[in-house]
Amino acid sequence: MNLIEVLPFFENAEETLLKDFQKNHIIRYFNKGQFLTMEGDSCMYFPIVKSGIVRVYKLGENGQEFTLYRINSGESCILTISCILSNDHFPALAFIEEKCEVILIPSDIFNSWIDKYKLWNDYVFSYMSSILNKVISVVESLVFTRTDLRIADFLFRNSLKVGKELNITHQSIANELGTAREVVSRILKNLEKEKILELSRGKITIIDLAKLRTKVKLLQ
Amino acid sequence: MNLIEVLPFFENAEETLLKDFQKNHIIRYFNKGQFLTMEGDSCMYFPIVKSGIVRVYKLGENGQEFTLYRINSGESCILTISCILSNDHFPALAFIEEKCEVILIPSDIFNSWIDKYKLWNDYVFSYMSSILNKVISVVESLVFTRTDLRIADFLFRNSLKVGKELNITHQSIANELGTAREVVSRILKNLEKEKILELSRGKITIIDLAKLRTKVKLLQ
DNA sequence: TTAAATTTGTGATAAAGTCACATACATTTA
DNA sequence: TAAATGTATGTGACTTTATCACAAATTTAA
Repeated sequence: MNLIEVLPFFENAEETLLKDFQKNHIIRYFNKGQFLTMEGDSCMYFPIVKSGIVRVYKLGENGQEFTLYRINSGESCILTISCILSNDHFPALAFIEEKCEVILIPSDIFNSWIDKYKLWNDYVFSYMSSILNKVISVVESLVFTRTDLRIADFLFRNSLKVGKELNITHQSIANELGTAREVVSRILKNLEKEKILELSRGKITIIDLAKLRTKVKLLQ
Repeated sequence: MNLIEVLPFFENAEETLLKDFQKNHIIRYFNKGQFLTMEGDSCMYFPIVKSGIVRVYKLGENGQEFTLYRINSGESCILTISCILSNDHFPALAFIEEKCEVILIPSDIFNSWIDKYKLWNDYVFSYMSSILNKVISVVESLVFTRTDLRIADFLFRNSLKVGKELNITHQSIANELGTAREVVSRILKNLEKEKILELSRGKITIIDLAKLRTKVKLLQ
């Protein structure tokens, strides 16, 4: 397996780390709809996503959700680290959004590498701080930004990734942003009246990206 | 200075770390109202609060605030670490709430200790993950919990610390929780009508702690 | 081709946020 | 001591967001 493609920092890895890695990792496959980790799990393995996408989110009592962050290929689940280090339980849900190939490293091995390999230590630290920053910016947007602008921002970002046709339901946008489906529906209807979008079942088509961007601009 | 009192983990520190520490740290004093770090600062020093309290918060465009976490004695500022490691700017404000004695360690020295001393590495990791958990629970409460219950929870926690008389303004509660002063004023008025509190200028007196607790219980 | 499930629409109402002032209290200044 | 200033709180009016209840539309499965 081409490790360096997935984890570029391994390029500079010393021989012993590479050998250690080859000896100790396991590969597991997960299908869309499965959970990598459930709330309350104790973390036996440290996961690195080789391919696919995992969504890490919180679930409220009444079924509301919101996304903390996503794990893309080459990235790992920082909450798992925090679990392993503090011997605590996983405080969220890690849901497979696109089928994944996941590298698993037993938590005691993971721990020993932190001590043994500077490169590994750096990798873990840098992910940890980048996730902390992501979560802080999630809070920021929650507190300071009106929902219609957050939705505009969400649509804009997604259109950069997948184009002007977004196959997504109102409910999943609500789950993403930690709001209610009805709120999303109403705001989208307004954007449709403004001729920025067209709505159909399970699909949002952006017809005036420039106008959408002006709303997003308000955020920066 | 009695290091171990402030930083208990230093008890098991090897001699070289202790010497390194004695040689490289600086002590600075800050008065209430000063800022330890401002948004956008680059972090030249890693701070450990020896005494006093620092509030780390985000400031929105229209002057709204909310608290990310506090640094108490023996604790350090995790966002600074994330700054140092990623060579980035500080993404919040660190405000001295109670006059502080702060241990400062130059960021390059801090970095070298992470490599050299396992104990130091562990300390930094464990704080980092505990702050991540705190911030996540802040988000959780923001998204899932009604404001009146969050205020009840805030009052209850504070009464455990300082007793039934809280010397605090409505504005500072709003800043704490990321809401508006008027909202806090109205909710407090309701709690007063329910005979849970008595309000006066700059002071909230809790007169029915049991009843307050029943509101808080709804959170757990 | 019904039946069932999913997705969206919408009115009513409650909670929270925003704006604009009024009022109350405390501290400083004349 | 009285007036002026600054800080803290109260409140109405209005907007935005959240919640509840249910209808309608569309897709999938039986």
